[in-house]
Amino acid sequence: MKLDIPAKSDNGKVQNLIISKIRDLVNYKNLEPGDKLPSERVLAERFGVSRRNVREAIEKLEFYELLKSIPQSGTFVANIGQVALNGMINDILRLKKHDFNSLVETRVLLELKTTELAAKRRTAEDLELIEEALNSYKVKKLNGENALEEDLLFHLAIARASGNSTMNALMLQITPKIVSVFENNRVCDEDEFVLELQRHEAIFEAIKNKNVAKAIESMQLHFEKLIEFCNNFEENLND
Amino acid sequence: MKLDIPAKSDNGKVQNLIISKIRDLVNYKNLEPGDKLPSERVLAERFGVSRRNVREAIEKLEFYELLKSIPQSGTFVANIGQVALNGMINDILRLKKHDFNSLVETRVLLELKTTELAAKRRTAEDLELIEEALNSYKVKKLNGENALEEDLLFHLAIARASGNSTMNALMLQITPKIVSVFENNRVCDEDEFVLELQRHEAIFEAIKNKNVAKAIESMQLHFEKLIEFCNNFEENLND
DNA sequence: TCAGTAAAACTGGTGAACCAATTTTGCTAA
DNA sequence: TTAGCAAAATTGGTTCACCAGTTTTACTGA
Repeated sequence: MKLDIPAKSDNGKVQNLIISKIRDLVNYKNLEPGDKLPSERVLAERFGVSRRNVREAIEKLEFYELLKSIPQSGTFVANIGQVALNGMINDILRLKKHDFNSLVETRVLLELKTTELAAKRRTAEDLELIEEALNSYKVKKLNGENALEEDLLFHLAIARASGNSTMNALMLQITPKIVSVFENNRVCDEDEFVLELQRHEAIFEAIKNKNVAKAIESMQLHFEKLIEFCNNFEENLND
Repeated sequence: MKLDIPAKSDNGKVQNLIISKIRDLVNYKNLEPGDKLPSERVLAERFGVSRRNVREAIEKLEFYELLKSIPQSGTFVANIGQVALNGMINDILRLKKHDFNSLVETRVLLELKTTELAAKRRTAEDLELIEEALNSYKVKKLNGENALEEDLLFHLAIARASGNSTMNALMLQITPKIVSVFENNRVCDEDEFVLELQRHEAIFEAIKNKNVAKAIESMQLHFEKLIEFCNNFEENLND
C-alpha cells in the first residue's frame, strides 16, 4: 500500500489563494484587531469559491491564531495588528515541506532542552513513566527485536517530564515525521545494541538523580549515532 | 469585542473521544502500518457520532502523520507501529493548552538557534529581507510609535534565513500566541528604546558579518528584557 | 477451473440545505 | 424623541445527499 501519494490534488492551492485574498481584504479594509470579517458566505461568493474552501482557509488561520471564529457571530481578526498579520500570512504561504535535515536538527535542539528540563523538574510520577518506557525498550532490545517505537516513546516520556507543554507538543509534531524515515531505512545496530542500551540507562539515571549536566551529556552521546546516520542518509539522496 | 470565549463548546471533547475510540479500534483489530481503517461512514455509525466529527478526528491524526486519508480509497495507518501509535495518541489526548512560560522558554530556545543558523547560512537575499524588516522597525521606533509588530517580523525574517524549514514553521506557530499577551500588557520601553534599537542593529550586523558567536550573544542580550518581563508577568498572575 | 471484464458497491471529498444562536431591524408605546 | 421589545435577517456550525474515482463482486466464456 503506497502512502506517499500527494492526494488532495490542488486543494492546498485554492486554500492558499483564499488565504492571500483574506490578507488583501484585511489590508484593503484596514481591519484591526477585533474587527469582523465578512461572513463565510459573502467571502465564498466574492472569491468565487465554495464556502467549505473558505472555512478551511479560516481554520488554517485560526490554527496560527490570526483569526478567531465565534459560533453565531462572525470571524474576527485576532489580537494582532495589520502589519504583523500581513507578514505572518506571507510567511505561512511561503512555508514549504519539512526536509529531513531540518527535522533532525530541530529534534536534537528540542530534545537536548527537554532532557535538561526533565532532569531539573521531573516529578516522581514522571520518573515512573520514563522508567516504564525504558523497560519496554529493554525487553524488546534484549529479545533482539526492533525497538524503534519503544525508543520513540522513551523520548516522548522525557518530553512530557520537561514540564514544558509547548516543547512537548512540538516534539509530538516532528518525531513521527522522523520515525517514518527510519522505518523506511531500517537502522541496523545489532552489534552495538548493548551500547545503545547503556546510553538509554545513563539518560534515565541522570534524570532520576536530577543531574542536569550528565543528562545533557548522555543525550548528546545518544544523538551522535543519529547525526552520523543522517549524514550517511544525506549522501545517499540522489534527487 | 471579546475574543477569549471558549466557543466550539464541547466539540474538542467529542473529537478526543473519537480519537480514543480510533486508538482502541487499532489495538483491537491489530492494525499495522498500511492497514485500512473502516470507512468514515462506518466509524460514524459505530461511534454514534456524525461523519464530520469523525473526519475532524481523522484530520487531527493526519496532522500528526499517524493516519493518512487517500481520496477515493480509504484511511490508512501511517508508517508507524501499533505501540508507538498507541503511545502517541495518548500523548496527544493528554496535551494541554500552552502556558505562557512554556511558550517563552521555547521561543528563546528556538530563536537562539535560528539566529545562530542564520549567521551561518544566510544568503544575500535573506540579508536584504532582514534589513528591510529592521528598517521598518527603526522607522516606527524613531517616530516614537509602538513597534511590536515590526519587531516580530524582524525575528521571523531571521527564522526564515536560518534555512531550517521546521524551525521556521514552529516559530510561526508560537510567536503569535506570545504576541497577543504582549499586546494586552503593553510593554513600555520609552526610556530605553535607543538601547533596544542598538541591540537589533547588533543582531543584524552579526548576521551580516556571519559572526556566529556575536549573533548569539546579541540575541541573548535582546532576550534578557523579555525574560525579565516574563518574570514580572508571572508574579502579577493571581489566578 | 479460472482468467477477463463489466457492473455494482464503496470510498473520501464537496456543495447545498438546514440549525440554533446572535445580531440587527423596525415597530410600538410612553 | 426615545426606550423596549419582538420579529426578521444573519451568523458559524452541522447534516445530508451527491460526485468522481477506486475497489470489490459476480458473471461470462473458454
